[in-house]
Amino acid sequence: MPGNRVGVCGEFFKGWYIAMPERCKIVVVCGPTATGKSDLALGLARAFSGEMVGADSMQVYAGLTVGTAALTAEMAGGVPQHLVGFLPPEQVFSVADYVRAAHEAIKEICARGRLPVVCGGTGLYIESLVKGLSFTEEKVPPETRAALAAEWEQAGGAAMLEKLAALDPEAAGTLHPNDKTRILRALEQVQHTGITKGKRAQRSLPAAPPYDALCIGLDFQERAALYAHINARVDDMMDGGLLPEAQRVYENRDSYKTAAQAIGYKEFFPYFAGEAPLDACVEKLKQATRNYAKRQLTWFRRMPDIHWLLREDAACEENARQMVASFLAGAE
RNA sequence: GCCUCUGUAGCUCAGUUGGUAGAGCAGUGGACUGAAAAUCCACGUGUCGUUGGUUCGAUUCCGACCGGAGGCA
Repeated sequence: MPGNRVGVCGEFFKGWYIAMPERCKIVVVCGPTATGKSDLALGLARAFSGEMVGADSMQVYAGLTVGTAALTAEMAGGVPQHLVGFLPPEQVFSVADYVRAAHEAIKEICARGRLPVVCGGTGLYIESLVKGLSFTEEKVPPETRAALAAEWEQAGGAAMLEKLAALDPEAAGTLHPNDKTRILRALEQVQHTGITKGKRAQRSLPAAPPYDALCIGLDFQERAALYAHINARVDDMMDGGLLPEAQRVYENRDSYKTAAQAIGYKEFFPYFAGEAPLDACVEKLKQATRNYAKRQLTWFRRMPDIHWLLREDAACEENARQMVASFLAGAE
């Protein structure tokens, strides 16, 4: 099997030949929801003796398989799966946590001589992983954030943006006064570390990407087809036991901080609160999922080097397999 | 049968004391570096139900007709 070997190649540096490990090859399957990423990735993992690595901010949580459309161990049928369903829903998780854990998993898979197949729909996670962004251990204390949030309520966005402009004019110039999340984040960062957003971005980006990655994107030719699949999948989820899962999330919404904002649960909150009929919530869920798929598309379209495959194409899976085969065979 | 209300953007509805109209949602495009399935930005011409009349000018006023909702017999 043409998996990864930790072979030895090297380069000449000031006349010295330095041995270094061969870059690890990974396959990435991305794209909007409901395009069949998981199935494709699973097929590739089977064909090339690979292991799955999730790249999904909500599938990391345990016990939320229906709503997040995560592969269960049975569905994976013996193919190892990493970073899926491993976290208690009470825990918060972040890109930084993800990237750290994913690098670890990939390293181990490569060491076993197997192929990591990264699969998921969270653009931020995938891009950060593939680019090899580094995040410091240090965290901003929650009090700082709380204080700034309180200040926002008093002063408003425009004032806070001005405040940011005094400390980090470059970042302030790129932000809109309504963009609360980013203004507050930029503020807490300069306040706490004294490092501006731009400087941070510069430092987090490595000289070269850490992996030799083949990115495969999945989409439908027609937007209408994507939306039709989304609608149908929501109906399938309802048949598959989404409601009880959503009720559990509803009852724990205060402790499931991140998980409670997942699409597929929060849309049912009005139903559980007795404020809306069930079918209205189902419609809302379909709507929210369509909106989300569109956002995912704008993220992935922007990423360079994605090889797009169309779901309508009967040879879609076959093409993917050939791409991976020649990727693994090719001298890097 | 009579009375009242109603017909405006894909949907829900504002509005024009007569000078051809605008919100929310949807849709489309974009952004995104520690909550990202989150968050944020940009984009608004549609025979103003049909048809006559009044008027320099009607989506707006008047009439008739067609559709919808309610009330009284």
